[in-house]
Amino acid sequence: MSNTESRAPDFVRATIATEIAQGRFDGRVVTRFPPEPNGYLHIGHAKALCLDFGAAQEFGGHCNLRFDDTNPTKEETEYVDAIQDDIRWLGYAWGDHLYYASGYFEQLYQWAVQLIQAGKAYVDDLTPDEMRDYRGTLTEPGRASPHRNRSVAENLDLFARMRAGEFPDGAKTLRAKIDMASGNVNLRDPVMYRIRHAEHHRTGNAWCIYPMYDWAHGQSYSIERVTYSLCSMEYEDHRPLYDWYCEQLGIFHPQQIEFARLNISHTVLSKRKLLQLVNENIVAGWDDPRMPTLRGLRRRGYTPEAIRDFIERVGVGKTQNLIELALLEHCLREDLNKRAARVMAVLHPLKVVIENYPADQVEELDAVNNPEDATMGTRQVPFARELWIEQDDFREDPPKKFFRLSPGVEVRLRYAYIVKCTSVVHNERGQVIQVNCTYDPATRGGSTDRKVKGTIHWVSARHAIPAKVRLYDTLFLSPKPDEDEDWKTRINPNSLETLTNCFVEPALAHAAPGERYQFERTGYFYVDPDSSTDQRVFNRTVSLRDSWGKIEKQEQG
RNA sequence: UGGGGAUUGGUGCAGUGGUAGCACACCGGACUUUGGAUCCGUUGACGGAAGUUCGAAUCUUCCAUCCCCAGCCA
Repeated sequence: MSNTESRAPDFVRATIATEIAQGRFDGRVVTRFPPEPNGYLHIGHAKALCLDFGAAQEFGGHCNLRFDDTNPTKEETEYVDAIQDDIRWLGYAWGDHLYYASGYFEQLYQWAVQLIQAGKAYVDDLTPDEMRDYRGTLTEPGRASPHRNRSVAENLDLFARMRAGEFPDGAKTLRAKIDMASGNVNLRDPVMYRIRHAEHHRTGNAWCIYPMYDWAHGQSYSIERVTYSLCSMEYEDHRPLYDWYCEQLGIFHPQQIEFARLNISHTVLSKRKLLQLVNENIVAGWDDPRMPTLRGLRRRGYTPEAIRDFIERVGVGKTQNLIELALLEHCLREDLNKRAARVMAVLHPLKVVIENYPADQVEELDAVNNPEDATMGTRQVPFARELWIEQDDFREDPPKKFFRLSPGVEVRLRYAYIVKCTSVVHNERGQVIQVNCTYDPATRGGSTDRKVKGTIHWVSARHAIPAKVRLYDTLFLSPKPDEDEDWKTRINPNSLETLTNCFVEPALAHAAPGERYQFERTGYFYVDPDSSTDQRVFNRTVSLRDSWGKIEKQEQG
């Protein structure tokens, strides 16, 4: 934590600090987070969330949560609720400052009338195709609509009738009269209102004309007295438009500061693509643990603390970026290492029989719950003659540097005894199905003077609890799926592997959904909401760093 | 051939005229009853060219490359 605290402030915070010190906005700092309720929040939003809420907090101000619900055809209450839930989970609160752009519809309408009266806005009859044509291109100026010079009286009349519902969808628009030749296309008479005879999730059927985002945006800040509007780079081109609206209206306007949005390797973060993954059943839903949504990450077992730490480390800049997934995983492991209770679980079981251990004997052995945190105490783990160990922990013909169990070799069973492999049982296909060992009673608890290179985990077969384990990997094989010709071509066919034949130690009998554990030597696991006392389900949040896997890879060339 | 933004090691972020630093990744080592954690260490960067200056990643000019913008989406 100390390294992040001493870190230089990002340019956004530095700018705010400077301006506030100079007395701008009388020292007030009010930010806002303005989601459109048409989808779920993802980790990209977390960056904005942490900046908006974080900066406000640090400067003694507050952050408004405002839903930009200006398009009734796409928005739903379901999303409004989910978004609030996700923000709370991430650890932020907006107090009484919950707003909706739809709450400003009447004021916005009055301001539109004001612009018409000032000769700064007009009702247009162009079809979408015609409007595109008149708009020109990036290199050629646009042309004036034939309706651009309607009289104020006619515009007032037409606009009132638009509101009254006299025209069908798309028949007319209200446009700002700015500059059809501007190099900034946003200034070529942008649409302010469109006709949509659609029911709005909050205003119902009160309106049939709805403001465009650009028209609602800046003025909403003005109403809320927001001082800093922190948004992504793509809105830099829109800033002159927001400024124009506020200037024409003569109302307060905030300082907009743009920053680069977050990109992470091996994933996609566009609402459109995420929606597609859900709709095409490539994932099981918005909360599928492979999704980069906050709900998905939550179900995967991520902690809010890890996500916030990640966002802090990523920093804030204006350059296009691609953060390596490894950084996110590092933050996760660091957090989980401190808080997750250790436990033993065997994912791919292989039977071990301790030949010289009495068949009816059971010993309760002491095990540490978290070597990083003594206050988490100890527990007892039952040991008996027949055990399960990990298939990977035994090799009949061990490669170099393999420190685990193999014929004639000694290994430590964690917290139990030193055992030596004496023989192996094969099935008719030659596969190892059982390993026989002898144990050294003098090494109870695992202590010994001999040098034993390997320590492996185990579960007593008689006491083991069956479990289902879901192993997750990245959804995409390519680090930059967005750059692939078709972004879906590099989907990872093995992003989910479900193991149904796993055994966990009895301490997990009462593992409750939402709990996190470290399965020693394997990884961190989250008890899925699907889990019950009849069927335990664990999601692998992230694996432990695996230096043996790395060595093995190198040896194989 | 329009407007806007960007360019520091593999990936990010600092550094705003005076020996280029941090994190992650990588590689190597120490330690270890998790091949985990922890600790130590090694590689490795200022897009290019001119100019200003005693001195430039920082200032100037030109060039190159990348990203965004032509929804009645946000």
